[in-house]
Amino acid sequence: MVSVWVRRLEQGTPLPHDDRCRLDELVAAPVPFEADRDVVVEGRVSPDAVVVLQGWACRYKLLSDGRRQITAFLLPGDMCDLHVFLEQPMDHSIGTLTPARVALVPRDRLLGLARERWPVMQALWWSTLRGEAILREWLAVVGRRSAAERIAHLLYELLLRLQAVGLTEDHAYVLPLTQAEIADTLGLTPVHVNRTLQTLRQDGLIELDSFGNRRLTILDPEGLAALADFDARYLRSSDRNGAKLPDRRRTAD
Amino acid sequence: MVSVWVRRLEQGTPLPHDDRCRLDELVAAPVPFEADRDVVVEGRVSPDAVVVLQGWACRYKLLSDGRRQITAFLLPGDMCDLHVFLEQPMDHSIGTLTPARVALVPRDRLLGLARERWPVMQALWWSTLRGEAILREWLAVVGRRSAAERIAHLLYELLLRLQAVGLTEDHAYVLPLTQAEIADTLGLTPVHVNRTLQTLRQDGLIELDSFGNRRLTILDPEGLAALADFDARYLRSSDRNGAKLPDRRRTAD
DNA sequence: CGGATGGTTGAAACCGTTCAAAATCTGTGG
DNA sequence: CCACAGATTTTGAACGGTTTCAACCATCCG
Repeated sequence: MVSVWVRRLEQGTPLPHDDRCRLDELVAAPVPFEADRDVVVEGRVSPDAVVVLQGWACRYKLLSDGRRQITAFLLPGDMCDLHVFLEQPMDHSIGTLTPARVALVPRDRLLGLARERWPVMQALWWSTLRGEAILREWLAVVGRRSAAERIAHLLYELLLRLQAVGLTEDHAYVLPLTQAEIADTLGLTPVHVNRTLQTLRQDGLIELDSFGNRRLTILDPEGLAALADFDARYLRSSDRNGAKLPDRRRTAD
Repeated sequence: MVSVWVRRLEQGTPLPHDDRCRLDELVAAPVPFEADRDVVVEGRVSPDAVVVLQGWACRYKLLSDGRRQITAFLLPGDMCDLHVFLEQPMDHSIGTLTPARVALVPRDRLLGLARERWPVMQALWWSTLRGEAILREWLAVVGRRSAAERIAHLLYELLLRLQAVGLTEDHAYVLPLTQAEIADTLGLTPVHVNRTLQTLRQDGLIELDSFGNRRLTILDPEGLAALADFDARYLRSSDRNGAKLPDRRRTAD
């Protein structure tokens, strides 16, 4: 019984059986959170690393006047960056977006294991650097793309990332975000997100019932990726299948 | 004679004398680059970690239609993220902005040292996580701030970072960036950067001769930081001297 | 000089915002 | 089963920050 977390870590480097087990122990007792709760708050020194096992969470920053920027989504299997290593006040908060199960791994245990076991250390580097690559891509998304391109890019990235943890069916997945949250992710207003989603629908790229089951279906993956100018390189999900682009279907693990 | 790089690394954790020396050896033979040259190109697997010892460099990403986003400035003492650990194609390029002296540290030597010497590993984590914090802040800058706020934020961040490596005089420093480069950093157009810089000048916040010596003087640091809604926490330059800032929101350390 | 690069200026167009209100769904309790 | 509160989505119209396009200026340098 290997946790999503370990499975995700292994997309970087395969881990010895032994290390897998030890990592699994660290997340054996996840804590349930309701939706819209803070897991870690900006300005505090967090004693634990955060691993999301179920549900969605995010990192976000607030400006003093209330404007908000979401800087990352934490999907099942994702961990907060190893920020805890620093024992310094967090520069951002982490909060749930849906009900979630979250493991809080004490810094010392994680650090100790990493220090002792090189493959674990490698896995943590992989995870961190991958997170950084996503951040860079988001910066290029927000800084240099139009509203439609931004949304297309986000939806496509989420498709690939959710595929990697088995949370998609074909080209459909559950998108629990509100339009306001999408806006805070992409540097737009909720109103404009709404209008832009409508044009994506009209253009036959996606299907999305906002109310109800919140199911998003990507009708035209190539079209969406093209609109987004999507280059999957930054997600580098794995060494093995050397993922390049719209690699539908072919997620052999 | 300790290199800027090591001095920068020690802003996170102090290093044993021995490790300092070994790190210094790694950057003993920097390579000179002209301005506007690529050091590492997107898509390639880089065999070396990049350390900038003199001059400015940046990381940037290109969209297929030529739009560009600069995702980081590499100032003297800064190193490229440990991206090289992955032995995967780079998701971005690194290029010089000015003539520069750059050390290329073979992956294996850096990795080996880090693996052997825990303080070195800690320093690399610190460096990487700090880079990530800056990236998050930039995302919040580009995603949620107006043009004037963005520019103010950038200029103030550069002030603090250059201060940390002794490249300022009072509140003045040399800003070698063109307005087009600032635009590519902040998700704006060169034209608008120009107009916005003018209002900052008119408002008595800065002094900047664009032609000539390229010297930027920040006339009203508090005003500039306030406009930018600047919170220096993310730079966490050091444990020791703690945040030195017009720290409006006084946080208990 | 003359050409190149980068900075400045102006006018028009546009994308995205703002403000405000209505519509749609969810959940709760009577 | 209906009523009602609350949250989210949708719609409309006016506004404005930023872009676009185009020209012109300033400085550097061979």
